Parts: sequence; C-alpha cells; structure tokens
Amino acid sequence: MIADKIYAAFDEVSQRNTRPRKLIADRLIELARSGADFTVEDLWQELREAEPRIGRATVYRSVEKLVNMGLLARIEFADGTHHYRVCGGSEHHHHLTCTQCHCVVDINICLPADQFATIGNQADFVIEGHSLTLFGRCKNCRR
Amino acid sequence: MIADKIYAAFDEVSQRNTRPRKLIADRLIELARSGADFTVEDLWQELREAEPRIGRATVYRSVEKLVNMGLLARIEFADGTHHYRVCGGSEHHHHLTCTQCHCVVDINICLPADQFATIGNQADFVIEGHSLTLFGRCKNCRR
DNA sequence: CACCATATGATATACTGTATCAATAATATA
DNA sequence: TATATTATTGATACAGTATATCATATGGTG
Repeated sequence: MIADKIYAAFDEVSQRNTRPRKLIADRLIELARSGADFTVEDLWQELREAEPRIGRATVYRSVEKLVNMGLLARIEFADGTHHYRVCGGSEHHHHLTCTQCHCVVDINICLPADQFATIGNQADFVIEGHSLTLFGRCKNCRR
Repeated sequence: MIADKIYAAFDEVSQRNTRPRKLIADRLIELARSGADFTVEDLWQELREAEPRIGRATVYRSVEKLVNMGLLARIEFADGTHHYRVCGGSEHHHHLTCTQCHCVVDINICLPADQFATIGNQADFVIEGHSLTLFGRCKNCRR
C-alpha cells in the first residue's frame, strides 16, 4: 500500500509526527490514487486550503525528502518546468509527457541492465541512476 | 562542419547578421571543438570579456533558438541545474553526467525505434522526442 | 545616405527553490 | 499532568535562473 510507504518514509527520515507532515502525506495519498502529477507550488496551494498556516519551506522540504527516498518521481518537461508524481509504489518505469497539456503516462520501457554496465565500464563511471522521458502529444491535444 | 551548421541556424531563424550573434557563434564553435559544456551564464560572462556591452537577454535568446533547432543539447543534472553542449554536429546520442564534478560524456546507447512506436500506439501519443540521461560518478570523483 | 524594422541591451520582473532563525509544538521525562 | 528539550516549523529574506518590456541602436535595403 502506497499510504504505508509514505508514512513509513516520513517515519524514517524524521523523529516527530507533525501535523504538517500528516497533511502532506494524506494529500499525497490522494494524489497517488488519482495518479495526478503536481508541482510543489500546486501542492502548497492545495494544502493551504486545509491549513492556511502551512509554510512553503515545509512543503519543499518534505517533497525533497520523498524524492530522495524514491517515493516521488521528479518529471522534467521539455520546457524546463518540473512536476512530481507519486511513483514509489510501482516498479521501475519511466514517463511519457504531453508537451501541450502536461499530462503524464507511465511507460514500461527501459534499457537492458547490461547496457548500463557496458557504458559504465567504457566511460569509467559508476552509474548511479538514469532518467528517461519521452515527450509527444496526447490524443486530446492533437485535436 | 559544425561551424557552418551554427551559422546556418542563425541565418534560418533571423534576418540580420549582427555582431552579438557572430560573437556567440564563434564562441560556440570553440566550445564545439573542445566538447565543453556550459551554462548560459558561463557563456555570457565569457562573451562579455570580448564585448562588455553584450546583453544577457541576447545570449539567452540565442541559446534558446539553437536548442529549438537541435544544435545545442540541454543537459539536466540530477540537482536541477542545467548545462548546454554543442551536439548538433554529431549523430543521435545521449549523455552521462557526473553528479559531483558535473562533467559530461557522450554515450551511444538508446532504445530501439520500434519500442518508441509501440509505446506511442499503446498510449495514443505522437512521440516527438525523448531524453535519456545517465548519472553517476566519474573516475576522478570517486577518489 | 537615409529609412525602417529587427535585434539589442538595460532594467524590471517573475519564478523556483534555499537559507536563516525565532517561535512552535511533539515527545520524553518526572 | 506539568515541564523540559529540541526537532520541526513558518515567516522572511535571499539567491539563481530565466523572461518581459521597451526605448535605442544598428544591419540591410533602396
């Protein structure tokens, strides 16, 4: 369950179970269900409706932590903006984004693991990760 | 020759052959030779040494145009910063970046074309492009 | 050389994210 | 339950990157 993972992630990176974090976790659980993507600013605005006193920095801090833990994926759009999406529950995948409406679809292609190893050897790098994003136009946006 | 491509690109997107553009083109040709990557701010500072009056906006405008024309590649680092690199002369490739020193290496792996087609059909997207970046630590940065 | 529109450069502004730090509130302890 | 401790918060300031505005400069044309 994604909800448990989110709560567990907060437990792991922090000592105290605070109200702002509960609000953030709960909102992220909703977002995980709907599969929607969001910007940190979006998330902050939504949270303020429930709790006007919640701080921007708090939201940024939490998102950063969850990205580092692999629960949220940062998705770069072709125009440089970036959105987030709850992805920690699913297995390894990448994203296809619409350059027009910014919708996001999960895709299940990736390079075979041995290719990463080969490249790592050739370049004398230790490969730590990768990002693959396809972009195009979705059904609705091509009229 | 990359130099011709850069001049041609400026010709195509503009009507006038101005001094700032000549400076930018010439600097980019040098950068293409050395294979170095750069930020727009880097580029601006370098250009100011030759021509202190050159404007920041001009440099940004030119870089944006060349990115759109595919002559410059925008490289996103894991930490969110981004650099540019003259890549229009080479064939299709991607990048491997060091998370520590921010050096960049070209890599020649990619997904097979039919995979893109399949994904496009499945999701009902017209795929327009993709970005693949590996990140890791280079030889020097792992001690 | 004079005209005119493109392109420029100075500046202001927007946007995104981080740093600082006093105040708050979650936990531990008595 | 009251109190102490300190992680966490929120307000604010700040930094960095990029874009918008617009008067001015300048390349190209006749």
